[in-house]
Amino acid sequence: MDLSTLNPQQARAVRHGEGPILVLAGAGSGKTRVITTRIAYLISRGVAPENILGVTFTNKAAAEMRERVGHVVPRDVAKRVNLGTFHALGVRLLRAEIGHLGFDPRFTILDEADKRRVMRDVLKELRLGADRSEQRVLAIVSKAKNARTSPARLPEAKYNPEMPRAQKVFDLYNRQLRNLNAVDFDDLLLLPTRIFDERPDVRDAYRERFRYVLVDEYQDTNPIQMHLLSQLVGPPYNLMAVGDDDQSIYGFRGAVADNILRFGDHYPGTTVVALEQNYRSVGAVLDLANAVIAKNTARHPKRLWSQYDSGEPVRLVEYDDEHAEAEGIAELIVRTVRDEGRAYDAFAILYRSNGQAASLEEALRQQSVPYRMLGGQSLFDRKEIKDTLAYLRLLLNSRDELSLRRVINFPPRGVGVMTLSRLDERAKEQGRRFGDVVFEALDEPGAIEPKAVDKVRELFRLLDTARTRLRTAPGHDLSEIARDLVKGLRLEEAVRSAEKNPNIARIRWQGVEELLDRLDTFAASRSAWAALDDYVQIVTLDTSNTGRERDEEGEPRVTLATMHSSKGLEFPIVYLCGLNDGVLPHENALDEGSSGVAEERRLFYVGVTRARERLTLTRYRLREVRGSRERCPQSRFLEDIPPGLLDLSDAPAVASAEEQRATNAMNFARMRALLDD
DNA sequence: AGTAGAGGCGTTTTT
DNA sequence: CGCCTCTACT
Repeated sequence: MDLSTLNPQQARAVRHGEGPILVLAGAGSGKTRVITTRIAYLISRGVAPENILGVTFTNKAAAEMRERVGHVVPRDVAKRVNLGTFHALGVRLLRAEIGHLGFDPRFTILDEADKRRVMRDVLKELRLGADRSEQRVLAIVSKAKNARTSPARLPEAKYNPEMPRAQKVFDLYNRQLRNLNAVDFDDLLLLPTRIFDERPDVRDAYRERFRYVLVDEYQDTNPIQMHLLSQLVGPPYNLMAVGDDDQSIYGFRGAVADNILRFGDHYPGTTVVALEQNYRSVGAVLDLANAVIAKNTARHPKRLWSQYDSGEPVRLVEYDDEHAEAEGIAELIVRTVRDEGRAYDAFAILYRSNGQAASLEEALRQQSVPYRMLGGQSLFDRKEIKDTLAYLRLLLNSRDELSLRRVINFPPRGVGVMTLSRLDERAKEQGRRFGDVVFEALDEPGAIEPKAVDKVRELFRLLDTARTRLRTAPGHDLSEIARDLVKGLRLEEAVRSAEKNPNIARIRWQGVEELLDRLDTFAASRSAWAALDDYVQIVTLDTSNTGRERDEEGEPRVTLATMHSSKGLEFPIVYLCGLNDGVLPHENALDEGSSGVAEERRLFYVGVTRARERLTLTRYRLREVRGSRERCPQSRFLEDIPPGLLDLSDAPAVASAEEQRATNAMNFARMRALLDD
């Protein structure tokens, strides 16, 4: 196999034999290339593709990996390699093995909204949280699951006045999920580890299967993921971990950057390879990146270098406010496209939080700049889409109570809250399933509003018919089955009449059509049931499914993305906006103290290192906070940059952030005094 | 049972 | 400022 295009460090990593290896890969140092080449190398050495497992964190990364493996080995061979996200791997393991825990393998994966509803009911049941504190409680639950601990042991739970009975809430929530035959996102990782803990024989079967494991973005692993990996990898520990501690930006999700720093402790005899040569960015960008990250302590010291020219200096531009900033960036893009003949897809605008996207979108639209947005709100956040999806879920899992509840009265069937709570009561009393109770109540006079009975019967009948067809039909009938169901339900009429504005109604229905269209792409050569199962799974797992992404082909577009979702990508020209204290670093992170600030700094570093040729940083003076505007100091990170690394000609000197903070505090105190009088 | 209006809440990042 | 929820009304 030809490895001559790799640098010596890359080649060493690729050629590594058996045993654990850690690849410390700086930004832009060709880590994806190392992983894909190693997969090809292993195959060339006689390892069966089925025995290789490549794990990533995001669906985007998994897709790219698959694509690139397809370039280095024949297509049909590439297909046999196991590639996917941690969560997709979890689903696969659970579909096969969840029986060991007493779940039905047709379990449902809860999305964010479902989860909230379950937790809401739990809090109500325990007579806790009269207000809507369920997301805070859920955050604690999620943290506990990710840390493989009980919530009672989390300091957050102990000191959180909203959650005096953390353990009880946690237990009831989990019990509730089991009743629903449902799992949440964290369970996709947690439950497999539980199965492997209880059944070493099952675990060993997978060890046998996944002889070589490669993990991308290892710095983002949290304790469950670590544990799952150590279960999956047995002697001689053929695990390749690739990552960069400087790009650890998922601490909020339980990631422990320490995992990568201490990989060698965990796997004695680890080979360590460091990739520091950057193949992406010009010198000016790298110098800035190095300067930014150097302020963080507790890191593997490293310094990116490159053979490229220094390029243009990185510019800092100041605007009046967020809107002026958005317009300014849009203008700069338009001008660059016009004067330099660049295509729109050469540009990316990156920001800290999704809220910042609004004014950018507005400005780009106004100046007719085509754009696409990564992440952000998904097509699947819309009510009518969720309703349709709930029907599809119901086909796969008739025990899916949440979906049944969601759609039992949409389209309206005359089943109101009164009826619903009566049925609920009965289900709880008799300890039976909601769906079964509903089904039986149909034959019982008075249990359900007479007007509603026929309609609910019709609902069950339609579901049954579709289910029967689904079980026997081939994959390419799936879309037709779904369409027949939707037609029978009169869903279109319901969706359209729920919206007064006819234009919006049309758009809403179009979304549903689009969802049904996508079913066709899942036809493949398998049963309709399997195809639908796959579809629903991918839809719940891939939150980056935006409506627009589909027509991404064709016209080149500017990319809008959060710094988080930009990780792993690169663009010739990058704008990092909102470099203001409270925005980046985010004010919530500031409350978390120095570790919070350090993570924000890494986030800044990730943003900077996305740029290949040209980088512009922007900040603004005035921030709008719920209507009123106030002065907003520049990001403290800008103050750490040595003079000379930034072109400041469009950024008037400002009072230091320290002084500005002091002024703000003084104004605040003065106002307080006025109010007190 | 379904709808319209008025409060109340809250706003990081993602699989 | 905008979204969602609860409540009172038809």
